[in-house]
Amino acid sequence: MTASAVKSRKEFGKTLAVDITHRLRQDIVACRLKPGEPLKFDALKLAFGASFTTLREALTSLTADGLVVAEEQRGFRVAPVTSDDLIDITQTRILIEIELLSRSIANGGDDWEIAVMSTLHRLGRIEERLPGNHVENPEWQIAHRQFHEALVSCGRSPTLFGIRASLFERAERYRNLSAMFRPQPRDKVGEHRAIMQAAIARDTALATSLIDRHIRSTSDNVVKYASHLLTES
Amino acid sequence: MTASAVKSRKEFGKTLAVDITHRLRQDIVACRLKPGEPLKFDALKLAFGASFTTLREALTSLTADGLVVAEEQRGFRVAPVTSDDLIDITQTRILIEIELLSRSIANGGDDWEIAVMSTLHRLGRIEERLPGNHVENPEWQIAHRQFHEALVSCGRSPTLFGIRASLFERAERYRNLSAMFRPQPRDKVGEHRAIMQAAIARDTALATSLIDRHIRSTSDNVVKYASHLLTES
DNA sequence: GCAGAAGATATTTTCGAAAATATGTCCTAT
DNA sequence: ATAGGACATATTTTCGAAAATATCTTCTGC
Repeated sequence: MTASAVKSRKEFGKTLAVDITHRLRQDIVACRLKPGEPLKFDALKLAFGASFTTLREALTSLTADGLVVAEEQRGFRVAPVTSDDLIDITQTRILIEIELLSRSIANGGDDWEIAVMSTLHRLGRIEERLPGNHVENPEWQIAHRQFHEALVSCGRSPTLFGIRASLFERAERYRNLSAMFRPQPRDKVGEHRAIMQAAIARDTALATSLIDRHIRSTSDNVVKYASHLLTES
Repeated sequence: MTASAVKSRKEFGKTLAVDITHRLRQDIVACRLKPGEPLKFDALKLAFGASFTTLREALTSLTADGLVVAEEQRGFRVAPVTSDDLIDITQTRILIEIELLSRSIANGGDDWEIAVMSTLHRLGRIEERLPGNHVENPEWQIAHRQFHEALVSCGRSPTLFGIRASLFERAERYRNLSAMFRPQPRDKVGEHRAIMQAAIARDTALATSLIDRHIRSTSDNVVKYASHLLTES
């Protein structure tokens, strides 16, 4: 159990339970808490400095997100990683992302175009500034996420946004899992620019097919370099 | 607060918290707990006979399901019903249902065809036996749900199944809301048979377009007879 | 030697009290 | 009269102890 130690309280939310939910979530996504690892209350109490009840509430939230699994009367574990799960997440992400991108292209106005272009521009600047492996850099990760969020931002569906965010986190955990074994990240600069151009040009068919390939190739990369970490065939 | 009184414990799950989650969920879906109603711990304690902590865990689960909303430091409320929300749920359901049905048609074998036909047959028998308004009858509701589940049962995506189940419940709450004001249910017998036939015939385009209309018309019916109950335009 | 019971230990689950926070009421100053 | 502050009340949130359950260990009978 090498979780994030007791930081300043109430960093994310007003209540302690919400705060701990976020910190636990980050620890799981970053694989500081390993897939399949049992989450025992004694250890969590020590690591997070909260009581049974508060931790239980946090774990219940994360169970709904698919990052934690609960076996009744037998406690909680970090959700295991399997190739079936990765495939399922990837296919579902593609479905949702294509839908939201299509709607965004249909709905988006000037502000949307500006948001897409400027988030991509920022991403490019960061890539110029940073050497080789940006993927591990938090600044790059944030800018990358913001670009993809800008693309779908006019999807007009709170439900789909919620699903998308949850799937994104689950996928990110797999990405972090393979990061340690990945030699060099493939160059995504061209991919991102192509997606942006297709979106701005309102070429829905092209934009969605590029997004499809973009997500799929990320997933393939995980399988390629982390397959030995995935249980089940 | 006219919630389901203290029934036999542990009806649904091994732990009390899971049990109460299910009972609260049913009360909310059935609109025995009204949309927007504050969920105060004192009242819930009385109605469900559980402690703060246990109730809090249940409410946290339901918040993730979109049936309860939480305002930090200000407690929980039953999620409000709005026409925007209904539209969002409906469109998302159609997206997910079409995807799962397409996959089922592609993957389903003999067992799937048999399951689809037999669940529809059972539904027909129940409709023959019952007079006029079957929609309120629990037996019909179960058979109806099982038919639609059979249709998508070979979708091979735990993630999509989870999303589907959650959306189904949220939609069912809206349906129950309009049930009290609906004169007579439109005849769905023909619709169901047509969907079954298209599915068995592996006509994906037809089957998905029928499902699309099926879900959409149910939603339209809610708007028609319960619009005065929905806040927000 | 081994299956199964009985007891001991570890862990989760539930509870009700205490702390923290929000809400409502009353009073005062302008 | 009314805005703002101070107190009182209502409600949520958090805690650690107690109860319930599971897991491990040991012992007995065959």
